[in-house]
Amino acid sequence: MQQKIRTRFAPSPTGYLHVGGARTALYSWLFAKAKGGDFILRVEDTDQARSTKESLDMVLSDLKWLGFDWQEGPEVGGECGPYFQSERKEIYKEHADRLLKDGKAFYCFCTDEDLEAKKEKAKAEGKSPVYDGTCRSLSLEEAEKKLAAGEKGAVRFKVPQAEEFVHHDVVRGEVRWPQDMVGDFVILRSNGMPVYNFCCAVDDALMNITHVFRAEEHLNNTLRQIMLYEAFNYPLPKFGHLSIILGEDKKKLSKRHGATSVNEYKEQGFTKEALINYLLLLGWSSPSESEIMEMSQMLEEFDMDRFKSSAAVFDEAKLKWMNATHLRAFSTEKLWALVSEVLTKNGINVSAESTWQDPKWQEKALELYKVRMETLLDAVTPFKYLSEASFEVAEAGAETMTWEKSLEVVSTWKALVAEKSEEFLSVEQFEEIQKQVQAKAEVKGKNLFMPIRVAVVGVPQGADLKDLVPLIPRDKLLERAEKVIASVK
RNA sequence: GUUCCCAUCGUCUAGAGGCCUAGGAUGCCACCCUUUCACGGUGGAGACACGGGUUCGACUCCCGUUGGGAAUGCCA
Repeated sequence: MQQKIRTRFAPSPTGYLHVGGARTALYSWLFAKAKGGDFILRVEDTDQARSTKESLDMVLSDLKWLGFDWQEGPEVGGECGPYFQSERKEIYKEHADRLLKDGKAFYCFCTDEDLEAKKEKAKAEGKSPVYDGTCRSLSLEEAEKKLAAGEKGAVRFKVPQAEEFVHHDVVRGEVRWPQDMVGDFVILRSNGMPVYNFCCAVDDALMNITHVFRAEEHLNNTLRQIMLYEAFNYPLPKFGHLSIILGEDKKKLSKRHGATSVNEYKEQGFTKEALINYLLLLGWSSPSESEIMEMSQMLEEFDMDRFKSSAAVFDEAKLKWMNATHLRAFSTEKLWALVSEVLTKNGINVSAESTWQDPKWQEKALELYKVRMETLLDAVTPFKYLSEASFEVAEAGAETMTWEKSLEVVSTWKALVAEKSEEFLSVEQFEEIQKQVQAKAEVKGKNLFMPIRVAVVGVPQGADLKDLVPLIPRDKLLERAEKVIASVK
């Protein structure tokens, strides 16, 4: 009987969930789901200064939006709780005491200044700047005496002697470290708070995690954590260290690269299907070389092999393409749900008596979303691209068109619209007007079409004008045309 | 400084010694389609970082160089 697979994602609630974290969560969640295991969520909030409730809520809601449900963790509980590290202090204390008692850890009373000076010296001599073992031989009794006298001491782990440490990584294969790479490291701060490496190892062991997927920057930490597992005699999980995600400039993705959080992409109208699909393939490849993948296929194909060990650049252009491709494959119901959400968020009423609730308009909205979501909003929200618009009129027919001619088209269009009396133009009326403009101004094709388009939507892109014009009140059309004329002058 | 990780088109990647004149996708360019497109079609430019080995044969294995990244915290 094979052991049940348990993976985890352990965010620290110090900000939004960024795409790198989302990818780690995706791999962990997907692996558990694909293998019939459990996905556990643990909150690493030992840094009280930086952890906030707001951040936690953001991270949780992003995870939910992506569809990564956890079987144990915040909100759902579980047998291995608590799932907040801030609530597990007793457990860490008890573990530290055990090491202390077994002589596998010791109290250290060195000051920051001493440590700093020694580090500088070692660096200057070209040695690895590791802890030199000053307090290593201090007995537990002596240490306790100092403590009783009011001295503050941190607890350090006594790094065992070995020639070298070997680790088999799921992503990287065999990794070897020389034994002097790490010195006796702190597991409990002098204020009693445990540090990351200690909590992480203890928690993963106690929560029976079988597979740990995390970012590459933790690779060196793994050595420390493995030593802790061995000191406690806990079975070792498999570790997989995922490559870093980089920005366009090949530097680690950060805020200065623009959008990096899941929430920002969500707000911009990206679907979770596209985001997941894109992230999946940023560091992992499908055995069938598939590109656009549905969740069912991901579940079927995902495994621990096929991870890419080199860093990957996050390419928004490809994400956009994926988004468009997924959108086109959406069912009508799914698209409408998406559109109503966007409309509601932009203050447009989608209640029962609303125009948009009319099946006919629903259909229109879907078409429009398919084409370009921004334009859908343009049709009902303030006209925003005006200054650029006048520029585009000239650009549209740059080679054969003059400003004057474009202006003539718009003026003619406006005059003809003004002749109508209905509140909204019909598709037929629109087509008739268009023909008349063509005849009067003696232009056709793009030279005819672009100026009218700009007069209607303000930008040279968007949904079919036949769909848009009937949505816009006639006086609004006149007003817009007038604005374009004014801006060109 | 020291240690570790990484290296195929601009980008994401396929590639487990001969299947490679290196495949796909995206992006870019051209033409076609279309009275706009985050639509469709056809075609094009575009990569094994460098130098040594090993081998009959290397994108694939080994070593080195260069370049990038990470760690070296009483941050996570």
